[in-house]
Amino acid sequence: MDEAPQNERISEAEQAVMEALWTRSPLTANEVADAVAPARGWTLATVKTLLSRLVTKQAVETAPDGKRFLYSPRVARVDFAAGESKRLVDRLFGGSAAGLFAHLAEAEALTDKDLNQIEALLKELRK
Amino acid sequence: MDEAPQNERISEAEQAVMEALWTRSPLTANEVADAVAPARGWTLATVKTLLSRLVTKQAVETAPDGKRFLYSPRVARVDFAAGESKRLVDRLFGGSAAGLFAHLAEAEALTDKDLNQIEALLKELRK
DNA sequence: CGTAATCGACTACGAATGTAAACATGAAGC
DNA sequence: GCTTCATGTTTACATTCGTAGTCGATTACG
Repeated sequence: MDEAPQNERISEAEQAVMEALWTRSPLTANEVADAVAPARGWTLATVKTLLSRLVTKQAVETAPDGKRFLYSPRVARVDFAAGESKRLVDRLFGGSAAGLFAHLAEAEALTDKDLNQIEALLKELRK
Repeated sequence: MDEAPQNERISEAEQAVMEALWTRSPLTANEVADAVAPARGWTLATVKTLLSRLVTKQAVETAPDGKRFLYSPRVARVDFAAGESKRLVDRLFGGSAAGLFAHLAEAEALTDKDLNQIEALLKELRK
């Protein structure tokens, strides 16, 4: 099999495009632009460039639809998030998720709401 | 006051240099190179470049020591980690740390050890 | 049919990054 | 004192990223 998973990094600008496709897909280039260009102050040209780079990186796939293309994500958002999270945990906390958590706690980056949710999740996991 | 905190991003290669300085400082350029160059396959020249970029970015400061410089970090590792973590949480989980935690849980990226430590931390925080 | 609108492909270009060599200058040894 | 070594500064160059314009083909409208 040649299920080439995306080795290529997705940049920040590219992620904005992915978000649009993760929200709804397939989309035409124009629809993607409508979704992301205003917020970022991009022109259609910029979105088109990002889309082709994502296709090259195999993060997005295209399906011909008459004259144009329909774009869909090839990598799931969850997988992307997993990769980025792992990357951070490895890079900063020696691979220990608890290290990250401890850090967030110490930096008081955790709201009460966060704590409650985490507590609930923990209980859930312990079942 | 003009405690210019580093606005500039620290790149991945640069972080390797920072790690050396966070471990021990001040260090000479050579000592930094001894600490990081072998693992990354870098030459002394590369380390020197990274050091000066870090000085420009105000992430590292120098103190003259005779003919040469002694380098020390200007940003604490904790602050760097905080920035990067927040960045990730914002970018991927809409600013919710619990979202990150839930994600790690779901991806089974949490070991039992992680869970125990987190539980202990939670208890601590709840005191 | 011919002209205009559309759309992907190609090209552009400056800033940041990774990696490093060349250079200048001062110190240290012979 | 002159040569050599050490060390910071300057310059270099390929790649990626952010941002966008232009071109060529195809479709749609009049």
